[in-house]
Amino acid sequence: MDEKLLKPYDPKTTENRIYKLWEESGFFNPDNLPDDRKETFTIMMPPPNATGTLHMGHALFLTIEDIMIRYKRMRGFKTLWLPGTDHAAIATQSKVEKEIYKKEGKSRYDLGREELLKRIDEFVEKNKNIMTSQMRVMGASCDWSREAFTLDEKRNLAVNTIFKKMYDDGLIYRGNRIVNWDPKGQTTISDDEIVYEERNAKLYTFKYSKDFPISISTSRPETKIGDVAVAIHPDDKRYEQFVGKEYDVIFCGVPLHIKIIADKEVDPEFGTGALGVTPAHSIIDWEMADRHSLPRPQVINEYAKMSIGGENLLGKKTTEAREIIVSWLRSENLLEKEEEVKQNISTAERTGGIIEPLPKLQWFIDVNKPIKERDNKTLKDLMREPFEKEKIKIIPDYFSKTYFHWVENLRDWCISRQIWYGHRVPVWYRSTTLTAGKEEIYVGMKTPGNDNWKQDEDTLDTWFSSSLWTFSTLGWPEKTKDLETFHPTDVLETGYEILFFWVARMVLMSQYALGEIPFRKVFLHGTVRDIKGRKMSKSLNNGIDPLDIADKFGADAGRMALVVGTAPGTDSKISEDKIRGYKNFANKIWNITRFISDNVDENDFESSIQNKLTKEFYEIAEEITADMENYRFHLASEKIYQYVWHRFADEIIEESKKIIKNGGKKAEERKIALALIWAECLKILHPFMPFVTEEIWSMLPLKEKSLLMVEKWPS
RNA sequence: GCGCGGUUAGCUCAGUUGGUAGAGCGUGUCUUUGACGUAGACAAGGUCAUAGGUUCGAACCCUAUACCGCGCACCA
Repeated sequence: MDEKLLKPYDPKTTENRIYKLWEESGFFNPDNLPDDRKETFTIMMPPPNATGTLHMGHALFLTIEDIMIRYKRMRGFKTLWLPGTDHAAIATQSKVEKEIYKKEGKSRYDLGREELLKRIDEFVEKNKNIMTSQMRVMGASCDWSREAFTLDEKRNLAVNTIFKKMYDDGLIYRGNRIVNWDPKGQTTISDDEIVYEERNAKLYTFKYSKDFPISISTSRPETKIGDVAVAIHPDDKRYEQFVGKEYDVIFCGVPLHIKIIADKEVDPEFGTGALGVTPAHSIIDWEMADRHSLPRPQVINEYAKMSIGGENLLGKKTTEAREIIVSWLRSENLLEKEEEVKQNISTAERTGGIIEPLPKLQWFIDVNKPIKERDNKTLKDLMREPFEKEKIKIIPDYFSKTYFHWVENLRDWCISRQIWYGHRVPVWYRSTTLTAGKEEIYVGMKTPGNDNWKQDEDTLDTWFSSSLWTFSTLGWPEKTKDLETFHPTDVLETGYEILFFWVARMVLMSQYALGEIPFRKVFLHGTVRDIKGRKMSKSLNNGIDPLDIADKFGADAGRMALVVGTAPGTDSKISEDKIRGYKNFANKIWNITRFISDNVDENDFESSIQNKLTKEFYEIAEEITADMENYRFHLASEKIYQYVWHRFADEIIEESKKIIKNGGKKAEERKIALALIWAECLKILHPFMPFVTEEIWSMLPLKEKSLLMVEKWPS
């Protein structure tokens, strides 16, 4: 017997050593796996943001994905789990900017583009190293030789290649359109990066001037100096007579020319049933301006300050301007009603800034344009189809409905960002005397030359590069062997909160660029919450660090605590008590081994197959295998736990003590059965608790054995 | 407003196609048995949110209601 077994199991002295053993074996890399493996199983790791260290959410996805990979590896698949990190453009830049401002009092403009990028690179490099070592601590059996970063050279080539292709196909266009502007982060953001916060607001009802015939309601009076029309519903009898008429008014010192229009977007039930149209500062109004050929004066600038008006307004913050206008309305006796309403305010997910809709010249992806190369389907079609035809299945499947709903409501995707960190828009401009004042545009992989060409200042939405992840990681646009072998990937395992951000866009890009789906299954996990059900966050200081858990209880215990009883798509609560329970389980496994570890000849295992206990075990093993195949890891883990502790240890071993004590043939038979079942249990336990099982495996007195991680799954 | 989840033991949650309700933690009593006290044995504890329906049979299927959570839209 190994002397280590005489003491309680100590994950601290074991886990690091075991991980090194695995890494040195080379088996993380599918090219090095034993036997001739044909069927592949591939997972692209959702790259964690390079903004910090890993938290329990990361620990959860690492655990689930590692379970899938280890299981398939033991089933003889050529398994690839490709790790990486995400440059997370806005999140990373704003974090570094904050740090620099705090320490040195300098803004990004003080530092300049080059210096800021240098600082961010250093920050990211540091975090990447921390994060990859954390992944190792969790036992992640991913292929480090293929590690990728969303902003490295290869991924940049993929980004530029697809940008050019989409531009040439007319799917990427530059347009002056209303966008979500974040005055705090000084950048645009996409619709999906908005979070709504409910707040109390006031709804004001008033007339522009005394002789104006219609009253309107708004919660943002300051935008009204940008009004060009009043819209009513076409069927609204109350205002019918005014449609088509035009009025000139002086509104708080600003001359306005107001046309009365009829538009079906207007809700006759809301407020007065008449809506002041402000094309430059409201998405709906912008679209109305399209339909009715209205001008679009901008009255608010990028700093959320008034850009028009007299001395009283010019340069004032929107909130100040609001009060000024309201008091003007009061003094002019134009204000008719003031009521408290609940309102959803759009804020930027990353910076918390209040979104100001503004017209800006930006790059967009057209989701409604027919693509010749793809049978005239639109990008929207390409996103929807694989789910409709069930080429891609979502687990749990009820998320499909949410997905369809989202695709239906999808608008063109604004992909340019006014920040410096990220893939720079691969477009160059120049205007020379030759071009007669008109700007010349070049879209390509690199600058067309030094003569007056200037690259677009903007960078791309971080999700643009992440959306290529399943194939950019495999070397696309080059036709690599990896791409041929491993794409489409098998499972995308991620959190439900990025179903749209990421999952949908990967489908879009893969369908468009390769004409094939990026993955066959989408496995969605929930959010890991604290014991009170709150999200873990820095401000609440209720986070649990996976490294602390690994240190205190062992990574195996942490993994089990995360996976047992956590059904796909549902949130879970984690507590130290739960984790402690699985630390005890690891010790249990250890002690069982101490009892079993008599020398047994594995050639006798064959004789034990018909044994009642062995048969019972294989029935349970079969159930567990079915759970594994159907992504019910929360059940599989619980079943093996139940069996090992409460059936095998509590009952079978107890009963075996007497039998073995009595000696004879029965004792020998029992010993063989126990050894066989135990070896098989370790295999089933391995994907869940890889460290302790591998350690025990190395001590088992079996003659023909490799690492447990490449042993054959019992079936 | 539209949609999606949830409501099961004191707490946290499982329950795969409808067939006598499960686990962990906690609680109580007992056991220094030779794998393990990080343990073992035994036990208490549930009209499965409510009301109807389908069925021989419902935690599970259908309808409605209530409450909790979430997504989308509106947000003039």
